[in-house]
Amino acid sequence: MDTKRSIRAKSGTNLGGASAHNRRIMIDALRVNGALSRADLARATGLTPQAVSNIIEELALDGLVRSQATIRRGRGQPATPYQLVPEGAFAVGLQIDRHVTRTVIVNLVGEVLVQMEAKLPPGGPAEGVVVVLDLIRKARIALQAQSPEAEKRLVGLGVAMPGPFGINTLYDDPWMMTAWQNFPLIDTIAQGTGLAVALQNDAAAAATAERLLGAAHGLDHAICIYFGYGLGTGLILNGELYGGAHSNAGEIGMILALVPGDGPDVEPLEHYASMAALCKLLKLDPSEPELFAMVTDALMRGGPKVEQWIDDVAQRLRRTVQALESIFDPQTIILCGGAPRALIDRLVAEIGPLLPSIADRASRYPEARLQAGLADPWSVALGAAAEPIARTFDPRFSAILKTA
Amino acid sequence: MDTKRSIRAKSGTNLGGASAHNRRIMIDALRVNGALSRADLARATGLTPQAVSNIIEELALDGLVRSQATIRRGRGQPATPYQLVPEGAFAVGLQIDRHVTRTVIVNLVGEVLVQMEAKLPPGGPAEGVVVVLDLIRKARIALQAQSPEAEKRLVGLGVAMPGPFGINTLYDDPWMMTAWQNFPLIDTIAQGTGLAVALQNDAAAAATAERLLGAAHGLDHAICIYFGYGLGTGLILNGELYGGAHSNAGEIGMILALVPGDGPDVEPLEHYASMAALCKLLKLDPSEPELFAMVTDALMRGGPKVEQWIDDVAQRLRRTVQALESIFDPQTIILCGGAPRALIDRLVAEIGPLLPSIADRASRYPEARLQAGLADPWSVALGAAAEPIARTFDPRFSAILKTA
DNA sequence: CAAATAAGTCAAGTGAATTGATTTAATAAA
DNA sequence: TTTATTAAATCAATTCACTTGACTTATTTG
Repeated sequence: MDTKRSIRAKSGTNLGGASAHNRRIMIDALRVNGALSRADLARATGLTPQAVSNIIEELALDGLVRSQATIRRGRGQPATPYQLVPEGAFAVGLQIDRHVTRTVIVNLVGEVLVQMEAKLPPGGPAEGVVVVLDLIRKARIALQAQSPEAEKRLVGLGVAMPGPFGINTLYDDPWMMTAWQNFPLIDTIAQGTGLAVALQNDAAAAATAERLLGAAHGLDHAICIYFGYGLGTGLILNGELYGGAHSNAGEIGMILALVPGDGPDVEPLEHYASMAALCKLLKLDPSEPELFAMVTDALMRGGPKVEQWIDDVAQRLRRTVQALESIFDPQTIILCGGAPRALIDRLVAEIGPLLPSIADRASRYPEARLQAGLADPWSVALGAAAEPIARTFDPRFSAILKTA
Repeated sequence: MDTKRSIRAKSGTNLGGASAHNRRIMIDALRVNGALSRADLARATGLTPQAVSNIIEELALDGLVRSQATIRRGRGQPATPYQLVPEGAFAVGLQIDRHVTRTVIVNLVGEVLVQMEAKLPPGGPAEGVVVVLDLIRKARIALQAQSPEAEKRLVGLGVAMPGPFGINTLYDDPWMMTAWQNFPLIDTIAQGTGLAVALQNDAAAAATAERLLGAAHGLDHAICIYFGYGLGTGLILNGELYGGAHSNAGEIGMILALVPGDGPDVEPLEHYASMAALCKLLKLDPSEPELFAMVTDALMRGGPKVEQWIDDVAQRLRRTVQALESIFDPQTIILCGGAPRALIDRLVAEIGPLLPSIADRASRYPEARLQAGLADPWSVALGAAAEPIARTFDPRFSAILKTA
């Protein structure tokens, strides 16, 4: 018997936990399948029709689902489909990038209602957080104008910024996000906004966006490679975002992945495969507002320098994809990012044909082994906004348990 | 509304699911912490003392826990600690290896009660399964002799064999386990033994063993690198073994991981780092009964050929460890295997000093970044036996849900 | 010896799912 | 046109495991 009271145990659960889970799976089922009748939901979830009826009635009272016109489907009483109410919930997303901050407000189904950005002052977080809070305030006013009831239905605020967190920088980071990482950002924003705040890294946010309304929608095992200023992955395992022991899982940008010809002085993968690397190559300022257009333009023009870079990156990512497939055995891998659509699509094309791996099975799903996902400067902010929605409404093991 | 009835939804739950979960976390807490009083359990799990009392009473009736002598711990009524009853449950493990099959019977706390092996005939599974069933039968008789009541308390049979499953061989496998993989092994053994049977690959089984009674005991995020005839990993994520979309996750042996100097014709990692590779180098027959002793002997003698191999493998695994840390952000990485203790320990020593990674944090746990785990020809069979115990008694998300 | 503290139990209460019968509304068959 | 069949959905009673709040027991402290 442990007399020091340092007992390691998992949390118990009770009726309330079961009920909360069942509400979440209803919302999840409606999100993934579109409108469903209560009978459909009962069959799909294994609950009794009566239980489903009660839960749906409650969700309707809460303004989260609503009925549609009945549908005749052969014999028997016509079914009444239920759908999610887009205005049932809203969430704020905030991206802290190296030189800019972006905010997005989405509704329950992931539609973007507000998006705003502001330049971050060079003075670091002490000055920057004022800009950030002001931006959030403006975004909420804009939301209020569109939907007066929305403010009451804000379920939280998600923050995304470059990781990893809690680590002393391993190699030089020209933008030194360290100051932001050490600043008590979450508490400051929580106090300044009165909302529940959570933090993710860029790649996790991008994966959250892919799951809510992108290529990973409804998938339980997907790896999202985030190609932005840095390189990382968001890991969707068993239908949940996996964070590891310290929420830093997925940092593939730090892997020392060699390709034939590399010497012992090989640098981390993201020094080759990232927007940062491309900007360096093209001598572009990453803080340039027209960066995406300029990169797209450079891709169109081509030229040996760009083509060689694409070749090199494609070769490195081809091996990375094979490694990720071998490690995770996922349903699909999604290349997404804070990068121009043209670049993501080009890379997906150049990475193929893929190397042999365990994903190379005779009976593949509809999903391709590798596909392009969201590619937009706003995708991280969007993912940040998707996080509170997911946290509040998605089925998760931890949501059943008594302790947070 | 989906008229084709192909609705994707997660399973619901009810009181029974909650109850099952609570029983599991009690057993888990006792396994991880040793004996605990009901008050301890209530505090640790978040359940009320009354709920814990009821659950413990029921577990005691089922013969899974028993009380110890009361302990005075300062003021207040003395506590009655409860412990797991080793004879509360038993499970059979079966390893199908290339040239041999091993069976192990363990009890609830992972103690090995029976272990037996037999040579597999060269005729493949059709002949082999007869040997296998006979071996299991003999093991059960031996168990009966030790513990007459045990037979009634067998909770299942775990099978472990080399993966990956459901894939056409990607490169030549000299032992052609394909025949075994295509044979309806699970059904045949289930029918032949009357037990619930499940299948894992070697590495997953080794990780299951590490979790029940090895270095991963009580950890929620650990990566077990299995160094045996092949090379793979067992992924313990969120306290559960992760299998991926098709139970083939962790196959790092198939990664084309380069080290400086490698050319474009690099082979999969396990062609360098595995017992198979070492046997080839030393011109040893892998089916040699005294293989472990011979390998240990070769290590002791040293010599340039062996030293160079160790250097090369250590270099490759050093990079693999850094990659796995970057990808999973685990609490620890465990090198274990179907390999001699001397080899595993030597490799752990040679792999250090580790490369910088996100695991290289100032405030590290008690756990080292890399440590040696079980190294024994029996560890896979042991893990196979641990699987039914884990499946029956460990807390898992899926154990709460209504559908299997 | 009384007060404080902690473990544990008793008995009633609670809430969400289940059970089984019933209602409603459509199509298919007679 | 009528009747049977099928399916959706509801009603009312039941069940079950956890919770609540009061209480008992056993030990240490002052």
